[in-house]
Amino acid sequence: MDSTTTGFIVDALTRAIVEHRLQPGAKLSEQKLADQFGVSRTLVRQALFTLSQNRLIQMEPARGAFVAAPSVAEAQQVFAVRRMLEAGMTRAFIQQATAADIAALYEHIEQEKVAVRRGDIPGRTSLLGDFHVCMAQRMGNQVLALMLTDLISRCALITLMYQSTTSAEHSHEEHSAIVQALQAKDETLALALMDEHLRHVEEALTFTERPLSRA
Amino acid sequence: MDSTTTGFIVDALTRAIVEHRLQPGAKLSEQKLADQFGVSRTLVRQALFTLSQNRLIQMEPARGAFVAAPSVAEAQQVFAVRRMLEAGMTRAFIQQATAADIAALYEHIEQEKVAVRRGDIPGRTSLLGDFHVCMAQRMGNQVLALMLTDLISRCALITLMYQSTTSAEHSHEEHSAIVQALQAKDETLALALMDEHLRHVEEALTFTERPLSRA
DNA sequence: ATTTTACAAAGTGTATACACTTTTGTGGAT
DNA sequence: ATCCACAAAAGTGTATACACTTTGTAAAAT
Repeated sequence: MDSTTTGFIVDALTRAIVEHRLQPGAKLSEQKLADQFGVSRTLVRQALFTLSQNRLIQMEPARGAFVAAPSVAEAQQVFAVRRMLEAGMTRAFIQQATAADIAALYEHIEQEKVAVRRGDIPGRTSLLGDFHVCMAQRMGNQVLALMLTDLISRCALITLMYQSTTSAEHSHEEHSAIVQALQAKDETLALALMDEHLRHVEEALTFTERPLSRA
Repeated sequence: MDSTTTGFIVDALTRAIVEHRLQPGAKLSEQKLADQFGVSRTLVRQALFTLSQNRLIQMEPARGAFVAAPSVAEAQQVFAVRRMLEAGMTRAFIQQATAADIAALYEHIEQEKVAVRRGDIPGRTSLLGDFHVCMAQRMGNQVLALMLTDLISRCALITLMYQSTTSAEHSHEEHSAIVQALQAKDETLALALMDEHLRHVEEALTFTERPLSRA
């Protein structure tokens, strides 16, 4: 499976969803996608199935696939899980991280800064999320990195759905502060900053449960 | 999708893998499974695809699906993630749990005791894992519960692969101690017990990387 | 005018067919 | 006896066909 063809479709649709080119609730017709990608419904279905497992779309029996519209409750649960995971990750990082790991984070932050300055919206969104994945990968924990990747995709969907007011500069600055605490090996501070950072992102959402046209 | 037919096959195969009726590395032929379940390859492929996303099987292009044989490194990463998640979950539990939640855990532990006494191997294995999922569900965090369910399935596979020597009684007693700490709202103790519990399960594994006949 | 029913269109669910890759087994050469 | 070449068999990858469900529409009945 996943002979790169399916994977390509998954990636394309993931980007389309995360970059808001497909609205939550929008219907994804199998045949249309098949024509669009120039493949059969078989491959499209596999891709849709993958996305449904990633919770980026929801499949209703005999009705089709729709871009996921996470509820407020689900959004809060996702953030809660992120806080749990990333708190643990932060602790592990301080214990295990080498100078090279710290340097890698600094480099990442530099990329963030460039994207933010250039006003590169998709680029900075992606980079701001990747910061967290980068930490996981630097720990050498692939399992954690994959889980975080999924969670962050869901967060991107949530963020655009509930019209986040978080400024990219703000997140970037918080990342910077976190790395400094990591470098200083100040566990208490790093944990507090990471938790605060995630809560800021969550609190910036306007959690008004709205029906959101379902077609 | 997942019109219960695929889900049924997924569940059946998951049980077969977790209960050791399918050895790690064993090949899963699509046509054989299709005949066995009385469906077409289409549904079997969907089920296999799901299992591959759950990391219970591994699909190699043009070669087929094999029961996953997690490496030592992957096993340790899975346990590391569990410790992170469950530490956070324990904290949240102490903060939010009601008397009814505590009671539910006590009831669960009672079921564990029964299964352990009766020597009901599959039952007790399942229950010992469900203890952790039960905590997540009691917190009302479905996202967390689903992630833990997946992780625990993987742990079951890991455990049987590396011939765990953990006694079921031991795990059961540790669960009991954890619940008591939760009831006393002793966060420090509960966290220590939970972490220790997960480390015990992990340390009971004989982490000798073995090739394991791949056919 | 509103509701109901029948029918047509569209779309999903599953099975099957075919192309292509990998594997296996056989025969001959070294 | 071992090794290589090649052909047959098995199995996966993708496309398509068909059945069935849902949905939308329009006519008929209330």
